[in-house]
Amino acid sequence: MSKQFSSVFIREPRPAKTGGLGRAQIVQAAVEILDAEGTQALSMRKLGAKLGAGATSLYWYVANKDQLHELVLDEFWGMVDTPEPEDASWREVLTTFGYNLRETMYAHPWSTDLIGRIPSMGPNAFRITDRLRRSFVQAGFSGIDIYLASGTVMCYVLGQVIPDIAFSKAYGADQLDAKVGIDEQMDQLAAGYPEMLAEYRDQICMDPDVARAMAFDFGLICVLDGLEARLRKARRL
Amino acid sequence: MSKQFSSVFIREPRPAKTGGLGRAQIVQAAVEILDAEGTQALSMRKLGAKLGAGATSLYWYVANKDQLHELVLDEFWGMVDTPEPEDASWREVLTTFGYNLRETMYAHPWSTDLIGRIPSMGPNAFRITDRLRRSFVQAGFSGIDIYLASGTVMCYVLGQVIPDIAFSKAYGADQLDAKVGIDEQMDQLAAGYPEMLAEYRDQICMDPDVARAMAFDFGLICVLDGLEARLRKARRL
DNA sequence: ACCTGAACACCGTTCAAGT
DNA sequence: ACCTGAACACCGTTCAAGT
Repeated sequence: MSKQFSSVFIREPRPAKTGGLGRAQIVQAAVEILDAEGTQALSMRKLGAKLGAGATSLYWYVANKDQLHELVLDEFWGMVDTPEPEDASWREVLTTFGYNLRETMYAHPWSTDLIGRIPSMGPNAFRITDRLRRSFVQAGFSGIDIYLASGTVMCYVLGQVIPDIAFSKAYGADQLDAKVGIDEQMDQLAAGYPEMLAEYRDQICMDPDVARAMAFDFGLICVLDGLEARLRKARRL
Repeated sequence: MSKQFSSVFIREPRPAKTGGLGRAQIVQAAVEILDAEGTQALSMRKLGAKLGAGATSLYWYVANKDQLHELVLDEFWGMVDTPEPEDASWREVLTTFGYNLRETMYAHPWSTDLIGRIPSMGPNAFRITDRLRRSFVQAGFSGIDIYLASGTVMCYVLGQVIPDIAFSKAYGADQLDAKVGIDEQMDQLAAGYPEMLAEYRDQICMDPDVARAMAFDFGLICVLDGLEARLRKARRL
């Protein structure tokens, strides 16, 4: 808000010549903490300690915590396997990308917090953007539509997964007690919406993972169908 | 992560008989702080001070900060104007809803932080869910598809706006200096992706608000077209 | 060039105590 | 029933100082 934001990626990283810390190790340690304990567990102090360094040593490599987050977020984008456009049809590329992004987000739930707060402007994010772009060029999109189509698929996946992970974080998949509790809570909360409640009950019979996958698939197909419709319309002109 | 989550909405709020605080005033004050200073400025201490009360008085009305966030988030959903399904076609209802949700999010950028961390299970959220549901029933969707279609539109909007607001927060729309800085940074960051950079430059000529609106519109139409295709397919059976 | 420690100005939450 | 103050265990960040 107040301070001028400056991307970590804008200046050369401080080199890690000697046996010093270096960005690579810092990011790796940060990801380990995030994977093990979640977003709020990552503090500069804890990260420093994990690296066997003073808490404030990190400020040599990074201007502030936001920049650390930028590095970690790009590390996340690096984990998302994105097929080369030349190897498959655009629908296949986008479907695979969508599923991979979704999977990587579930595997690293802290990603949602960062995506919602930190711009994705690192090299790994750009690499993905460019692959999607090439895929849409191949499909026949042109001009600004390339960028728009790419954004649409991306947005759909993020919008699907972000709130779902928020929900999972609240009602942790850990305890069985919780699951019992949810149903009771839902009954109480959704009173007054009998149809909604009925649908919720229908869903509950299913494996929740299956239900989520079904919802994701439904929407992804919608988005791709919509893109294909636009492609046909453009070809007809 | 560690603690069992329990929704604020599960138990009756403590009544505000006398001239005490009461949830309504607490939420209102919290929204004022969020609107004025952003997510990270909202602390229990500051909120208490604003209400002329001790910092810890709030814990009488709310178990913890997450529950305060739950209340505030539902207040946000209450701000999203959702048309009654009876008044228009399903495409109109969904388009209007999409645009209104988007607008409300931009007007209250803190919403993205909460949507990414707090489940939306308050009465206002449910009211919206039910209206969308009825709209899709009217459109001709049935069974689980009602829920899936609704989720698809919702997800698209969230996915579009959340990362965009993250970007805006970083490069605050405040200073002119920043805008100059962005271009230079982009040149440096996107080196190696000449086509991407060219597209970025094309976009820069436009008013950024117009560009954003265009991207949003493009995707929303895709999603609705995809839903309509599915509707036609279902009717044919 | 790289790291440290102390210090500053904050946090959320608990809990005994007040009225 | 409602609110308080002190206290606990934390934060991110700055900065002079060390090697």
